[in-house]
Amino acid sequence: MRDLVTLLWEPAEPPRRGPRPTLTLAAIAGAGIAAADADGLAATTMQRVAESLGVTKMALYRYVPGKTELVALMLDAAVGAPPDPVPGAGWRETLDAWAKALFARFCEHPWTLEAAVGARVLGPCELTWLERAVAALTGTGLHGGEMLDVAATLSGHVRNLAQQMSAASAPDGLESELGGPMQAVLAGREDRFPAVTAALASIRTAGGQDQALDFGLARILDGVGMLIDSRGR
Amino acid sequence: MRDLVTLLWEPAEPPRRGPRPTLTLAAIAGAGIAAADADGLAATTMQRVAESLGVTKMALYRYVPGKTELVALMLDAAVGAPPDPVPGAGWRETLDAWAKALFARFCEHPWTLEAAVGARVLGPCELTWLERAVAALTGTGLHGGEMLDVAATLSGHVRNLAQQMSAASAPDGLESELGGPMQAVLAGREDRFPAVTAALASIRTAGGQDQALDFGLARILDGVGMLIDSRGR
DNA sequence: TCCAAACTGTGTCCGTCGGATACAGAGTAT
DNA sequence: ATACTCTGTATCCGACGGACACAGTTTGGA
Repeated sequence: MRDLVTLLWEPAEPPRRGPRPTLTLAAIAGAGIAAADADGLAATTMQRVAESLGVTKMALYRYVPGKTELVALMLDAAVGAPPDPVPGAGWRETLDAWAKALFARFCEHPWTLEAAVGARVLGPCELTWLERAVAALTGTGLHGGEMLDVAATLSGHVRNLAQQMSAASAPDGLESELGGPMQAVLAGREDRFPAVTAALASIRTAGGQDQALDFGLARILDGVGMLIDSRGR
Repeated sequence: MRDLVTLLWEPAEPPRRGPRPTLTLAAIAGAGIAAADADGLAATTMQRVAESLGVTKMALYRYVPGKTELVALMLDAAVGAPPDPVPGAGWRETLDAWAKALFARFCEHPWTLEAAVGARVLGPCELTWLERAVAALTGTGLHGGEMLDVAATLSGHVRNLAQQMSAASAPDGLESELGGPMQAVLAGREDRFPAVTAALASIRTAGGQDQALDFGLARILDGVGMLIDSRGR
């Protein structure tokens, strides 16, 4: 059976003998993505993906070694290629748009947040996203490790915000996470958590949709800008 | 069966009649934590937790409605209470120490990174961590939503870094994530990913242990400092 | 032209996990 | 003493991931 890195990076060549394969890796990944978009990653079983393709469950194992590899394929196909960067833009606008586009991708496929955890083999699409971020920082005076760290910090922030937003029943921002059952918990315990209580009380006025995304993004990019300025001087 | 919020927040009162319970919520959570620390969250099954307590699997369901609630209890017990803040420290040192302490907790129990995803009911310990962060920012001129956003950004950064570090086989930093199989992938594809290739090439010189944590932390706190300064003026 | 090799899809089986349900024993209030 | 309540247990079930052997299909070589 082909390895995961081979599955992700080497195009499948048709077999020289035997019957024509009725499926494609792209078709299988697409069916999995459809199932995960509809009912989440937990409901995306081999059985269900196979059924949606009109095939038995075990037929999938001719193409994919196991479920983890299938999810990896789904992940890279779901994130897709990053949008083309605006040619004349500076590093800050480019990274800002990059982060917001990544956020949009995660919101389109919320299950990718469960799948893209830990150190994994990056697929072509994921690596292209990373390439774009590093390319945006090339020439700013940062060295290699710092550029990769900036990209990791940004993508981490985007992922965390998308996670909080997708899991929230009401599509509010961060504040809704603390709403609902948290209100009942906090009631009567204001003395133990005075700062949180005060922060929540002062939030009632204006609730932002994905305000937390822009906020953290602005802070991180401000900090990166400070570092770049200090290097330039 | 008691609700999750009740399990987390209301102390269990002994039953008025019937035999003495042989187990405790704390003992069950501790057994689960031990199992998860040893072999990960996937290997932490009801059967195994029950066996380590000398009890049948179904006995656990007298204390916990299901596995998700058990994991929630384990999570809050594993993160534990935050360390006491240094009294005279400013907001920046306090948040820096807060983030590093949180990082250490996550590294002690790597499975918490899998468990603490999405909008969930915060337990007493988790809420105390949030309280400390918001308290550190009280009086800086930021309003409630901004303080919560800063805490979310910081905890998200810490979590992402801990995730990358715990999943890496070699305990290197970010660079090791792109090492190993990524090197083989990048070989021969330098034209498609020139920026990443260049960044990786310039990283060979000095590899930092958890350099990425400090780097992102410094950027975020720099950005927060800029905002606070602009409010002060 | 024929046959063996290679490859695909299928049916069947297994171990494990989370969980429901019914039941027997233990301890207390009346 | 008795009825009630609560605990731990035994048994069962459905779903899931995956192993394995088998039948059918296509092609390369003799």
